[in-house]
This record gives sequence, C-alpha cells and structure tokens, in this order.
Amino acid sequence: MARRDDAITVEVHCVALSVDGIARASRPARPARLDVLLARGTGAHAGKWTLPGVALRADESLEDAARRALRQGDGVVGLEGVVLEQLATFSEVDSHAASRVLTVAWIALARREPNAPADDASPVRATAWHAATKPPTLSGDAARIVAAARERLADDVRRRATGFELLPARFTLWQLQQVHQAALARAVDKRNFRKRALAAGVLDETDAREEGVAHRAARLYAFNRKRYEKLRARGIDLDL
Amino acid sequence: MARRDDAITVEVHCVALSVDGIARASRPARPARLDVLLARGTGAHAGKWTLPGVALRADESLEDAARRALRQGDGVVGLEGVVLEQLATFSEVDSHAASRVLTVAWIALARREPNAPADDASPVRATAWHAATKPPTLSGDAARIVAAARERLADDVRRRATGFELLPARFTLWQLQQVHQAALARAVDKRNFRKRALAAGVLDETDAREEGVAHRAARLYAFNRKRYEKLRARGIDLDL
DNA sequence: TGACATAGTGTCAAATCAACACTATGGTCC
DNA sequence: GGACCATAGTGTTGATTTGACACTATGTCA
Repeated sequence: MARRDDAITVEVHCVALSVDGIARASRPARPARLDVLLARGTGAHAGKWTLPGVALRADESLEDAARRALRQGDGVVGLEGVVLEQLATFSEVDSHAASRVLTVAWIALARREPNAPADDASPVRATAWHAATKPPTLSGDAARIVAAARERLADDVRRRATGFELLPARFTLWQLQQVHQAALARAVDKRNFRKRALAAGVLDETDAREEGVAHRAARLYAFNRKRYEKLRARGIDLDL
Repeated sequence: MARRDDAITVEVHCVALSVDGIARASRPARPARLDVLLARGTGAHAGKWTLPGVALRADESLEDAARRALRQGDGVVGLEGVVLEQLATFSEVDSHAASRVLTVAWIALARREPNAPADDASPVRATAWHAATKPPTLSGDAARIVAAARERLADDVRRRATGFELLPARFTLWQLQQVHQAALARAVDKRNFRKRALAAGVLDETDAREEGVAHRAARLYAFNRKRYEKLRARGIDLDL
C-alpha cells in the first residue's frame, strides 16, 4: 500500500438538486419539478453541459471540495450553505484514456431561492437549472451520476429527512408534498400524505401562515431536527 | 479542472462480509454471526487489524482494485468470485498528515466456505474473520467503514437481493433467515419470515433437500435472479 | 357579497403485520 | 424396529396500516 500511483486525478462533482415551483405559492398547481444544476463544460467538454466540479486539492476534504465546486467550480455562481451527501465514486476508466480520472460525486440539496434565475429557458449563463428527469446531453459519466442521484433521493426522501433540505425553514404541508412528488416522480394523495407527515412527529406547527396568496393561507410548519435525530438514534426511520 | 493535484494516493479497501454458522447445518441453533474479514496491518499499522486494501493503479477500475485487494492485498488469501458493491469514499484528511490518502471502500459479499478457516480463534494468519458487531481495535477509518457497511447491509438485505450473495446457490429457508437475522442483528419470527420470503416471488423451490443432517432434511431453494431483476426494473423493491 | 382558489378534514374496506404452538418427518441409537 | 430426538414445516386471528375517495372552511379580490 506504500506504492505511489501516478496519473490519477481526483475530481469532485456535485449533483445539486432543487425543486422548482414550490417557493412561488401562487403558481398554478402543475406538479413541482426536480431540477439539477448544470454547468457549461470547459476544455474537452466545451459546449456540452456537465456537472459542476473541481479537482481535489491535497489539503482539502472531499466535502470541502464539493462546496468549492458549488461556489466556484466551472464558473458556477455561488451556491452556499447547502447540505451535502456523498453519492458514489465513479471510475471513468475509458473517459479520456490518457490520464486516469476518479470522480467522487456528491448530492447537494439546495433550497431554490424564490427569485433565483428561473431555469433552462434563461439566457446564456455558465450554470442553469435543468429538469432532472430529462437533462440535456451530458458529458462523460454525468448522465449516469444524475440518474444515481435521483434514485438515491427517491430512496431517501421518505425514510430520511432529506426532503426538508429542499425547503425553506418554514413551509406548508403542500410544499412538502410537492417535494415528495418531485423526488418520487409521482403524485401522492393529499389527505394520506398529511396524515403521515403529521404522524411522523418531526413537524412543529407554527402560528405563522403563508403570505401574499389570493386565497386561504396555509399554515407553516417547521422541521424539528432534534426530534428527528432522536428517532434515528433509536434506529427508527421516518415513514413519509 | 485541468489542474493536476499531487500527493493524493487512492486506496481501495474492502469490507468483506460473510455469515458464519449457516453452512454447517448440524450446528447448534445459536444465532448466525455476521463476520468481517480483517488483515494484519503492515507499515504504519503493523500489529493492528485493518481492512484488506490496495493502492489503486492508474490502469485498473475501482472494482478491479477491490477484487485485487481480496485476492492479494495485505497478504489476504484468495477470496474470489464475490459480489462487490461500492460503499463510500473516505477522506482520512488527518490520518497521516504527510501524504493525502483517499479510501474508496467496497462491500464484498462472501459465501463462507463450509471448510473455511473458522474465525478469530484461528492460529496466526494474515487474515481472519471477526465478528462484525465487535471487531478488534482497527486502524484509521476502518472502524467507521465497517459500521457504515453494517448499516448498508441492514438497509439492503430486506429490500435488495443482497442476502442471497451470502448464501450458497441452493439454501434452506432457515439459512436465509439466519442471514437476515445476522444482518439485522435481531431475531425474526420463523413463520412470518417464510411467508414473506415465499411471497416475494424470487425463490425457486428445488426438489433437492439438505443432506447429512440428523433430522428431517429441509428443502433447498434457489434465488431466481432473473425474476428479481424484472421486479427491480419495474421499480419494485423486495420486502423481506 | 359573491366568485374563486386553495386549505383542511374523516371514513371505510382491504391488505398487511405480528404474535403465537403444534404436527410431520427423517435419523440415530438402543 | 421402536423410542427418541432434532428440526422442518404449517394457519389463524386480532390489530394495524394502507389506500381510495369528496366535501366544507376560509381568505382574497373584484
């Protein structure tokens, strides 16, 4: 194990996921969309879309590198303060045969700002949100990585507290439901979903209500992380 | 991303898991044990136990490296033909501060040979099976990695077909149950387990029966991978 | 004040789950 | 060959959970 291998570059890439259509509560009730942040490729991948990434530096942790990728990798405009979860490491043995590249992929769960640049219809920029279900042609392993991220999210959104990372600190039950629908890529029954969500015991009802809507305002809830951690510590998975 | 980082070594380590006490059907009915294969450390870790690993070569895939680790890493006696599943990549930023090491950890699901060297009570060897629940003191990240592997296995044994990789091609329902019990670290009800296992629709009944036991011989079943893949393709998880 | 848009709520039938103990069968030993 | 022993194999029931389903409540705006 002391053997020192050369010509292996380690890249760290992020699959930044967000849900579009939840912040603007007054939107029509079309299903919310799971989005992935893509950057315009550089160098060998110029012109194509790719996942934001950076080369790992010898003195930073993998997670730090992932954060850097979101902040400044490939011209990404700062995505900060997101929650990261490691996805997997990909080989890319045959990608560019000359130099060996290892890609450590992370999932970043982003709260979409209500006033963020809309989506792929936006003017030419270095990065843009694209529908995760049908992204444009991607370079290298990226398509595979995005698919793996979607699977992981679908697995986790019900059993872990993943969904809350995609929401603002206070949210309506309908917003939470939209996140789930986007992650699972299917509709769920409103009444049953609310029953389950409240029964899970990790939501705090607040006195606040949605504002600026042209109809009855929905109550806002907050995720109680402490209670969630306590359940996890006892080996209990959520069931949403 | 074109930046070439130096001083990053990539190691590939395996958490080889197996279940002891299922092959010898005539054993007493004590619960089967989940075991992990450990190697005696070398170099900086001499004397301690560690996970079998190798340094990644520039021309091999991660999975190939994992296989090599099981075959010949750290003096491991050949473990071959096992199924591998990537676990995660660990940073070890502070492990040995001088040179940066990245550890890509894999889970290897091993069918324990009936006549394999028993376990940690065996004479001094380069590798040995140890109880995964309470392994000896491990070097570096290894303890964390083993814990992560156990969690992953517990998650997967019911919903994926992971358990079958730990069994011979033909097995009794009781053996399958023992694998589950070992992976979940708790006992399950025999009748309910059998109902679920058969209802899952991925077991083929064979005409063969257990041999060489001093009591009524149990029927042998085979895992029908094709049917399992078909279910997975339709997005259906097993439920054992 | 009426129209509108979405919030919020309960029931019932079907399916699933968890708890539980006895009979069947083959081998071994006398 | 008969008794004994060890494990295989098998069903029921009550409790719980799930999934399908439609109407009333409340706020805004014109």
